[in-house]
Amino acid sequence: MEADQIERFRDFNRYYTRRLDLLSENYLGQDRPLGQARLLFEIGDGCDLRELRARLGLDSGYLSRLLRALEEQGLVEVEPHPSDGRVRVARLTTTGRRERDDLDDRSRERIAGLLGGLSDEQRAELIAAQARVQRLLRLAAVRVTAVPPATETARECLRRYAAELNERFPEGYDAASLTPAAAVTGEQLLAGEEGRPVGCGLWTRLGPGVAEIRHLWVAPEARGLGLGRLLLERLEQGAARDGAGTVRLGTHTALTEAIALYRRGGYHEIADYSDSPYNQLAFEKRVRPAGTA
Amino acid sequence: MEADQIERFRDFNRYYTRRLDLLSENYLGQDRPLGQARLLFEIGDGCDLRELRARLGLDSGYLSRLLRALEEQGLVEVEPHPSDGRVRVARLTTTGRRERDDLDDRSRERIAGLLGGLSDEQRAELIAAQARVQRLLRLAAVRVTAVPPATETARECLRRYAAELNERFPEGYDAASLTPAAAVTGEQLLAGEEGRPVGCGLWTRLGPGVAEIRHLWVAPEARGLGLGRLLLERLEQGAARDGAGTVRLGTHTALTEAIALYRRGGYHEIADYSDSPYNQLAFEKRVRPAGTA
DNA sequence: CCCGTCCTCTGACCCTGGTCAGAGAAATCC
DNA sequence: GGATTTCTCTGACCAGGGTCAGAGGACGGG
Repeated sequence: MEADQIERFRDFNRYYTRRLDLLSENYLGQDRPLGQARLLFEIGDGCDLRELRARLGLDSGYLSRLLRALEEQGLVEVEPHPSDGRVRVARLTTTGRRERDDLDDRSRERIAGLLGGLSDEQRAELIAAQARVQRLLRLAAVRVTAVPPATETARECLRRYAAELNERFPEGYDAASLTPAAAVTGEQLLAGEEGRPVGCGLWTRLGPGVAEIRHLWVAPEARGLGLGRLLLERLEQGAARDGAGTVRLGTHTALTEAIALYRRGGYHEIADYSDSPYNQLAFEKRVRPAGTA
Repeated sequence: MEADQIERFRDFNRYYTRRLDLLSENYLGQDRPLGQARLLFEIGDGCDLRELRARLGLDSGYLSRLLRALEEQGLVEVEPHPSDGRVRVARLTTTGRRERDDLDDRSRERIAGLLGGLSDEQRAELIAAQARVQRLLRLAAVRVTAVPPATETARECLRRYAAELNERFPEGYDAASLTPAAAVTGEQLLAGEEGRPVGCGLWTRLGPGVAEIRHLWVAPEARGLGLGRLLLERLEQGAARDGAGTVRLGTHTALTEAIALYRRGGYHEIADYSDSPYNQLAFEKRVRPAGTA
């Protein structure tokens, strides 16, 4: 990586945080400490403390004190949970809701003021550029790891994958068609973003020098990041390291984005090679043998 | 402005600050409090306290205590100013410099790790998108205001403008050719970014229904933001409000970016209309009369 | 030379964010 | 029914960031 890129990245961070500081100081710090304000937003329409603690990463003692402060201001009520008396539930009062909406409005106004000097065109350009930054940073945060095929999170990804296919295929999808963990003779990859699983894929040996990629899936919340391409490349590399010179895969005509991904990735259509009823299309790609740069 | 844009802007801010928090916690908070670390960076190669205070926006008592803490750790030395005994100067010791460089390296490494998952291409795309965001935000932060032509900052901009022309014109530029404050029969605009002047421009009445734009200048540190276009538009609007249907301007062949700006802005070349020796090219544009949307 | 100003330092405070240990109520396990 | 676990609350603490008022040395103008 070029040192210049790192420097420019830091420069952007410095500038951006400085500008945002000005923003948040003024909209949140108006009168209320930051912790209380965050809590006000996070409570929403009632939420048990357990969950609040987890979402905001707060110590139980600290949360308790924050809540009491908000209670004294008449913004929040804390009641016992209807079915579990240990748990307590925080709920905004009417004034609490108004206060939160006020904060919200002020924040919006600040931003409108900030972007007000730009033309519509420039604003759209700004938002688009931010989206690109965010997408790339999210992609950079994704960790792709090989896991034992029986791993629970891996199986869960496959279940979500099967459920989605079942919705998208006119004929439905039978989860029994999923490759059983024991049948994965190659590698199962799992993609995680900040600890949450957001995609998977696997390859198995199909014959001498030939591997098959199956069950390539990206969670809806992680689409558009380029994760499909990343997983596909990693799978190909894994198969090639294992000695495969050719990678095959089958797919369904309903999966248009997947088909586009394969074509972009250098796959070409071949005659059907499998007996899966869901493989309406088959693709193949030559991958460079292991050891070649 | 669309509410959707504001929401997306906020969403980006939330995501970005969350990611950066993780970054800075780990690279600065390793052992040293944030205030000390910032100070370590800001001192650089010696700096009087007055300036440090101004740059970091610190209370004098607070700064003093931070410095003492760094002194106790052997990272900083504070000496009286050679020529003014009231002022004191902070300077990093050898270990202080090493410490700062260490922090710096760790920060770089963190970023390299963060961006390591991306391809060269993607990294370049990220940096480019960040640059676009930064440019647009800087542009949004610029305030263009009409000022009395004799305003000191306005005259200073013109002096910098003249100095630059003097460098760029093969024949030099005589600052006496600047339009005197008294001769500005129209409006003088000043562009400021976070309080610092970064550009200027003015228009005067040239005849019935005709105005002339002069001395359009953008400071080097603010180029590439689109500020030239912004100033030009504001000047045209001002002239149009005053009743001008035609705007003229003259320029020098050495000012290639300016010429490109004029052409993009809808100006077309006309025969020379002025007797300024520096106006080697003349342009004209019809502007919509005042009151028309 | 004196007085007001500039600059720094010190001590006294304050609040926010955050941690820790233990008490006590409710639920669950055995 | 008793022991254990789960969850919340309370009190005691702590550090960092930040403000304020005043002391005192150094300068500069008259």
